[in-house]
This record gives sequence, C-alpha cells and structure tokens, in this order.
Amino acid sequence: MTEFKNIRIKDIAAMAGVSVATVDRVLHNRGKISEKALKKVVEALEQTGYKPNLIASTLGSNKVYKIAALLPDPVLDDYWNQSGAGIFKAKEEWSQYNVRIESFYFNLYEKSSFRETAEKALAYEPDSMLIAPVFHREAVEFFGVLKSKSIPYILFNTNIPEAEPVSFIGQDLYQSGRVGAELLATKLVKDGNIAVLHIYEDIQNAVHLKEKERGFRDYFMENKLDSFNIISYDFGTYNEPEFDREVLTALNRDKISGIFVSTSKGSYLTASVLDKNNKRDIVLVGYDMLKDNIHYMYDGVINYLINQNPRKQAFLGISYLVNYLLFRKQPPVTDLFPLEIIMHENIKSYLYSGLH
Amino acid sequence: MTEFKNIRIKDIAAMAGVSVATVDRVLHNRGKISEKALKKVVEALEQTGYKPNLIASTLGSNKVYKIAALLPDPVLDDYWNQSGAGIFKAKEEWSQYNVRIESFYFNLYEKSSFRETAEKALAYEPDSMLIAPVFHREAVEFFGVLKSKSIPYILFNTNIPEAEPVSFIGQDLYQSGRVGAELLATKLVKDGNIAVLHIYEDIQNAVHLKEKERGFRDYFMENKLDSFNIISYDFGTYNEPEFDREVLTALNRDKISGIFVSTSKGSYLTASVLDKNNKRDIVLVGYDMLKDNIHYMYDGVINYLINQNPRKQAFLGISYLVNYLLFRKQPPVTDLFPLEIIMHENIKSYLYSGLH
DNA sequence: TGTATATTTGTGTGCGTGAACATATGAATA
DNA sequence: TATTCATATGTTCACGCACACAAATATACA
Repeated sequence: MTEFKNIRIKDIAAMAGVSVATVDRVLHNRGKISEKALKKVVEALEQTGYKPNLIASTLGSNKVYKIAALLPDPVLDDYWNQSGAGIFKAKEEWSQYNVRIESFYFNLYEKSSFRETAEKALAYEPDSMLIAPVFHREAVEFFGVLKSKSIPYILFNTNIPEAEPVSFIGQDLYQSGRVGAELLATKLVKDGNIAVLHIYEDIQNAVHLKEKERGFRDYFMENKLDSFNIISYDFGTYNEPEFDREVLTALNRDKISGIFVSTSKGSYLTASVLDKNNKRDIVLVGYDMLKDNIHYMYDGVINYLINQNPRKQAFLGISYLVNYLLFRKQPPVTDLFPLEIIMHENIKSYLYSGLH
Repeated sequence: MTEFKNIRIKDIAAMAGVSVATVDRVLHNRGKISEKALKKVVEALEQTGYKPNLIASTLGSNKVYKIAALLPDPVLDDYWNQSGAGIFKAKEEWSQYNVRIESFYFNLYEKSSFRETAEKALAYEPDSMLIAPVFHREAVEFFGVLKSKSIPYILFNTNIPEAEPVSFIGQDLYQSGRVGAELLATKLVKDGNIAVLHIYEDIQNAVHLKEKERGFRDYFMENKLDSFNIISYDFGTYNEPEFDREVLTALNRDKISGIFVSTSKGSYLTASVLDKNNKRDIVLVGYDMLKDNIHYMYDGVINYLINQNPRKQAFLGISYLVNYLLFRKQPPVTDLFPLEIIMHENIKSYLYSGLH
C-alpha cells in the first residue's frame, strides 16, 4: 500500500525544467509555447499521469458560473411543478459552490412565451443552460443562437434530434409504451377492447406520444394478443364536461376494458372519469406520480403508473451542468432513465425515498 | 437580482471585531473562547447566515480521509459482486478527492472470516467504515469496538437494530414482500397453491427473509385472496441435485402455480429447476438483476424481479461517507430504496441507465 | 552593433480555510 | 509589585491552482 503523494503542477514544472506558468499554458493551451518546452512538459505530464486537483482548480479560478434553466411554468402544471422542484433541490445542493442557478419559466401553452423567456434567459448571460424544449421549431431556432454564442446546454424531458446538447436526459418513449402494454396485458382479465388515450394541450407533444403508442401496439402485435383491438383517441384540447362525456361515450361504445394514457395529466383526468362513473373494473395505466395520480392509485382507480421522474431529470440536469462547468466532468451523451413501474404496494417506497 | 458576494470567515471576523482564528474556533468548537467573543461571533454568523466554502475548506485541511468497506467477497456471490461494483464505481467517482477507499472482503459462509477481516480493516486505521453486517452477533460485537474508537460507520443491505450507524441504506423488507405478493397475485391466472422459497446459505439471513414472507402473507390476507394456500419452504444449505429434486417434488405434490423466492441467488436456482422441467407456466417472482436472473427473465422463466440495487446501495454508502467526512454533510438516518419492479419490457432500461 | 519589437518564460499574489505557532491578557502566587 | 502560568486571541503560512503582470530571450531591422 504505497502512499502516493499527488503530483502537482509544481512537480511537473520541476521535471520539465520550466516554470509552473509554462505548464499551466500547456494544460489550458493558452499563450505561445516553444516546441522544446511543450515537448518536455507533455512528456512529464504523460510520465506522471498528472491529474489536476479539481478542488484547488475551482478555488483558484474564482469564477462564478451562471446556469439558466428554461422550462414550463411549474404553477400551471403539476408535472412541471415536479421538474421545478428538482431544480430547486439542485439549487440547495450546490448552494455552497460557485454557481448561480436561475430559473426562467415560459407558458406551456404559448409558443411566443417560449421565445420571450428564452431571450430573458440569454440576457442573464449564462455560462450554460438546462432546457426543456417542448416547442420544437422554437427550440431548434434557439439552439442556433446558443451555438453561435457557444453556450453549452443540456436537454431534458424532450429530445430533439437536430440539437447538439452536451447531454440529453429523459426516457425511451417507445420502450415506455411497451412497458405500458406489458402491464396492461398482465392485468387484463376480461375481454374487450383497449384504448390508447392521448390527452395534451400542447400539440407539439403529439409526435412523442405517438412514439409511446407505437411501442404499445408493437408489444401487443409481437405477443400475438390479437384478440384485443387497440383504438386510439386524441384529445388535443381539454375542456372538462365535454371531455368527460366524450370519453364515457367512447368507453361504452367501444367496450373498453383497459386504457393506456400517454400523458401524466391525462392519467388523472381519465381516472376521474372512471371514478365518477363507477368504472373501476377498467384497467388503467398512466404516467407519473403527480399528486392526483397518487390519490387515484391509492383509491385503486389507476392500476399502474410509469414514472418519468421529472424531478430527478431536472435535478440531474443541473448537477451534470455544475460538474461540467466546475469540474470539467463530461456527462453521458444520453441518460435514459429506467422505466419505473409504480403500483399500489411500492408507491410509498418511491414517495419516501429521497432523490434517487 | 442582487449579486451576493459570499461571506467569508474574514468578514465574520471583521463584523465581530475578532480575528479569523477566533471565528474558526467557534465554527469547529475547538480551543477556549471568552463568552463575549463567542456571543459576538455567533451573532455575526447568524446574521449573515454564513456558509463555509467547502472547496476552500477541503483544500485547506489537506487531510486524506481513509474509508474501509467491509463486505462479503464479490467473487463468491454475484449479489455481492454487484455491491463490489458499486464500491469500485464510487472509488472512481471520488478518486480526485482526498479520500482513500479500501475494500475488505470476508467469506460469506464463515463467521470467523468476518472477525478476521474486520480486524484487518481496523488495522488500516480508517476514519470511517461502510459495512454489510451479515453476521449479526459478530457485527454487534464489532460495532462496540468501533464505538470505543469513535469510528463512525454506515450500514447497508442488512439493518441491525442494536447498531448506531450514521446511516442505514437498504430496503423495507416487509413492504418488499408485499410488492412480491401484488406482482404474483396479478400474474396468477390458474388456481393452485403458492410457494414461498427461502434459499440461503447463511443462516443469519433467515430472520430477514421471514420479514419478507410476513409482508407477502399479509398482502394475501388483507386482499382476501384466501383461495390461495401459501406454503413456505426452507433450503438452508444448497446442494444441487438434492435441491432440484426436493423443489420439484414439492411443486408437484403441493400443486404450486406461483413462487415467491426471497433471495437473489435462490431466484435463478429456482428458475433453473422450472426451466429444466418445463414448468414455465408457474409464475416466478424473485430478487435482483443478477446475471443469471436476467437471463431467465429474458427467457420468460422469471416473471418479475424486485431490485434491491446492491450496486447503488454500496455506491451511495461510500458517497455518503465521503460527504460526511469531507464536507460534513449529514446523510439521512435511514435511506430506504424504492422497491423497483423489473419485468421483461423494462429490464433493459435498468441495465443501460447508469447508476441511478 | 544597437535598438525596437515579437515571442516565450517566469514571478507573485489571491482564492477561503485549516492549523501551527506566536503573542497578549488577566488571574494567581510569591 | 514582580513573576508565573493558564487562558484567550492573533499572525502567518500552506493547500494547489489560475492568472495578471513582469522579465527574459529571440528576431527583425537600421
């Protein structure tokens, strides 16, 4: 058990017969350096396998990094409220370090709001950003601006192929649909048809929801569960009495015995309809541990929830950025979260365990 | 958006009209301090809400903390292999910081080995320890020693009421049994009896396994699933041909249609029997994503796994200790992991996502 | 060869805290 | 009142790195 004394810049300098500043220049390739010096320093670096002391490094450059988080207003939607909570938690976590984290909220239902808020975020002059790019076109446009200003960013929740983020944090939507299918298929006992419900107010999301549906349908197809007929319904704009009526009519008309809802908000809206109309024998699979969803799960109306863990997505997003900026740690290019299955007996274990 | 300049010890000292050393003494309550000075410093501290700069703090105290991990030999058992992997990962994660992490492995099947290895770990003179206390009596004895030497420790995997650890990391066993029950109950279609299999080689664990069984039985009782008869079987010492024969006899004799296995190793051992004897229609619920278990899940022999996440338990244990020692962050007293449900369609999402 | 200028290298200080060491203060004792 | 000693407080440097600034060396040109 040899006691290694850590190699410092000073040691490298001595080995290469130069000053610490020269080593520093090599390390951060700034300033000009003679071939000869460069070679000697690089040699020493390689021989020793020098690793900078990140602690000292951060302390030395007394820079305060600014991170801007751009996401939908938490007040308007419980899903985004959870994301907001994740960012808040991250703020606490990193409060002792040289980072300032500022949140910028846009209106989930207004594209123009995204543009404006993105502007505000830029005015903050962040060193890096965490973004939930729910509006596709506007987001892509914004990424262009970020690129021109060479501001690195991490995306979460929604992936956008055209983007070039440092990292994407989210879930595999297709596979998520398959999980929903497996859950539903297991729980279904009586015959009948299956409903896939897309309930969303931001049309932008439609394409992502279809991805879930594709996974869902594929599972049934591959497993030769063709006795079930899968019917999908789109509710682009939500309006309570009308929504309730339409859903109810559809359920009765099409003899639905199982429902897969592709959104978190849609989950409790649908549950509410089942609850009010005493249709608890219909199996319901939805998304996320929102307050209302938890309630309906305790009540037995919702059978399964697939947890997208918005809180953790946001938390990890910030954490990745801090590590990236302060400690030059490269986050994974894509971090696809596990597809967590929540049901009656394990929901509490998820509620009470911290931010895992 | 006010730009806060961080308050430093120096500032506090100025406010209180004393030197930085005095403030330092108050902060770390070492050395003697006059009432008057103490009061003034405390006041300044509270007024400003002073938070130490952890970066500078770590750099300043150039101490290298030593952490010893005491756990079963990863080579002997795939479950503990995963714990070992978690510690390895933690080692990487913290390699740049002033901590040395050393692992000490004991033989899972020999109490005496625990004692000896614990001695060796002590000889390493750790500042803190992470322990998997699988041998109850020996562990309790060892905790006494640690207490007398005032070495703080964190327990994982197995909880021991008599211990006074900084933190315990593990799962709620009772609730875990209930989850197993819910899974099994959902998947069961045909009638028949249910088997609870305890397969273990370290008798010490028996009491913990019974806790899972209690949860399992309670679920069935509370949900009035009394058409199912639950029979439990104990296999204290494993011996292949004999085990296979006995299990098979029991399954046939008692008309078993569903099995709940309380251990991770037992899961694939049981799966192997089902597989060899073409009994795939029996529903099998087991524990943990061991290599063999994963294989049997892909194959459809194992229907559900409850993930205890040994890798993450160990990883988090080390991380908590590092934060505790270096940054004086208090970990939660108990960190009960969520009861993760693994099945065919979401297992990959767990395998491919990092250390969540 | 001397001077101006570009290029390369070196020195020193600050970051905020920890801790060894030095000093001041006041009480007890001779 | 002088001396001793415990107690309370202050000074200073180290930690390892970043970076501004100063210095040295090389090159160009008259």
